Amino acid sequence: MLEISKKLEDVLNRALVKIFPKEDRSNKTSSILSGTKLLPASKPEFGDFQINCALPLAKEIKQPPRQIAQQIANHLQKDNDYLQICNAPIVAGPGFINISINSKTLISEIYVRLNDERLGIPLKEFSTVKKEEKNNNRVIIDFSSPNIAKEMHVGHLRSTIIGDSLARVLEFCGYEVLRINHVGDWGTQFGMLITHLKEVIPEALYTKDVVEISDLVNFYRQAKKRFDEDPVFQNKSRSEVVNLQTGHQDSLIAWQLLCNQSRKEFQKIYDRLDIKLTERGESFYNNLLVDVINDLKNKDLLINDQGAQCVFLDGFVGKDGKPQPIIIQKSDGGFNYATTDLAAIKYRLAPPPNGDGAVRLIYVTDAGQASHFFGVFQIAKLAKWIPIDCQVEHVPFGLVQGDDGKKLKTRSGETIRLVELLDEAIQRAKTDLIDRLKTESRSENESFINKVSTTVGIAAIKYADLSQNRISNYQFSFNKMLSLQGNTAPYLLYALVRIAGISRKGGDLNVESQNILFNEPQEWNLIRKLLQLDSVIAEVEKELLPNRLCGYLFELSQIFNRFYDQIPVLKANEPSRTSRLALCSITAETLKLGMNLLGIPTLERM
RNA sequence: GGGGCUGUAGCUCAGUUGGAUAGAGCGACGGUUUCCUAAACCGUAGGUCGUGGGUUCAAGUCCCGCCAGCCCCGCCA
Repeated sequence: MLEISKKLEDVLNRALVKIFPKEDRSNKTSSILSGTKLLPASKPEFGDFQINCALPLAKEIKQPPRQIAQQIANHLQKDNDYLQICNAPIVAGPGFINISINSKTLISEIYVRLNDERLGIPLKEFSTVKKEEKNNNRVIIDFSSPNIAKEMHVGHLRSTIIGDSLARVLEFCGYEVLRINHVGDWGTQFGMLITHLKEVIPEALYTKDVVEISDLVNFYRQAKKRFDEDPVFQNKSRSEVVNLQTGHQDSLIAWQLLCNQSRKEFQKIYDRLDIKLTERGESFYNNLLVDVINDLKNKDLLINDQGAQCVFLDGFVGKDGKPQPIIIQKSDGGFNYATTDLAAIKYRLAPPPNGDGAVRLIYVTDAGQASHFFGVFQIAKLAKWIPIDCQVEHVPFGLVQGDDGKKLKTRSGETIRLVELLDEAIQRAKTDLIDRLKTESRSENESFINKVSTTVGIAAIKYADLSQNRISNYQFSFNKMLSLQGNTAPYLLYALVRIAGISRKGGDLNVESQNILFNEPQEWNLIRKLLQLDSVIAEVEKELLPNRLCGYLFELSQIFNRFYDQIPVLKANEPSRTSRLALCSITAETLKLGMNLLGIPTLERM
């Protein structure tokens, strides 16, 4: 309904100019009127849109608000564009104007969506002014980012799922999205890993693919244990770090081996989750770090503090009340994560071929890193690496908590592996399904059961995460996410299954009739909800909050279920039968598109 | 000490630039099936929006104070 609301806004502005000529407006009046917009109705019974400006105007121009509202309403009614789209405006309450779209317009909107893959949602338009020098629709989303030689755990869950969904939404809108996996593939921990590898599996360095480090986590633990306990090992590890950084052949081979092994493990998870990422780890920025230091130095931003190269920012104060530095280069000459992040910002925004030339950078990491990113963004701004028309934003999310409200851990207090989480969700979905088949005396083959439980399990995990406002902490519960009632993946999937059922029983969802007609309130409710899709997607694109899309899909499913329950489709007479099939068809397409944007697969039967 | 996030029904959470009687779901209680998958639908009960001020015609929403919980704060990422 974005198009319609745009048209109506023009109509509204024309009316306001006529009633309140610009030259007669006081400052306050003009500020009220310039902020005046057509708002979506706060409740369905108020229609589709509302206009509220009569209330703030009342005091300023000393007229009763209802009188002002009536005046605006009268002007709207005289406007031909308005009359084509809407029913007569209604002045309500203390001075609200309620507007509802007429059925002719609603039906023509339904026709538009019937045979449109994008369901009437236009691609975003990008200015092409500087096309040669910049990819002005290129966005980088930095998400997932596990560490090499460690296993993915719950901590990576939210970043991965939320980042993927945001990427899908922006891609659908027309952005060119670079999905960057900023893996931890560099740094001091590789010293001990390489040293350990050389000692335990030395042949790995000289023969290709001879070794599978099947349990990297254990391998990491062993290395860490030796590092903590054995001073000789410690020294070897430290010099190994230097070897690696100076590019010694066998150190690099060992490093590659570890990275490849990890990559394989990560990929298994990404495949199961159907998530695509381009790996570009910390090591990528290694040879750009010196430039970061030099550039900051040239811009007089660096201060030597106790041997470390630091940037001091306003508002950063330490425990003792003294200004607190952000360390860019350690006193031993080494770099840290602020340095890498700065190099990444610089590279991602710089024009090709020496950069990505992106216009929007999005970092999907936990909220704990908020102040780190705030500081790093500040520095990048001071260094003038962020062009005016570019946006750099941190998209934070809260902790994953268990039922007890504490950070999610296993019973023995260990971090939960992501694989186990997925397996358990699928297993539970399977148990539920088998129980259900029994009570319904249905029989299904093994492959059906596996497919459904896998889809439902993964969908449940993703949806549970996405459906919550990402900023607050999120309470993880298998029971809730797999529940067949409420705002859950299974509930949404079921709505789609019902539509597929109608199709199987002879309902042709490929509606081409030009004779569509609606009479029932349940039909109109469904239509109105269907037409909100475009504004919901626009909102997610702007606010980067996938839970808004989830909320919408849930409401749509509820309204559809009500419709399904109360309004016969297949048994209805024409033209109602075809008209209702059209609604089923668009509902199905809307749910599929929405779920797809969340990264969740759907089912025909379950 | 400084900074950030959170606080809404018994529980888990929505709540879009400030708008009409604060919304869902779960749980509780009651009802609906010769009919497209009842994994659904309908109804009832349930609230001092942490707290105290302020701004406004209008505050869950904006501003200030306070309380509680979680997180971050020099050479880890």
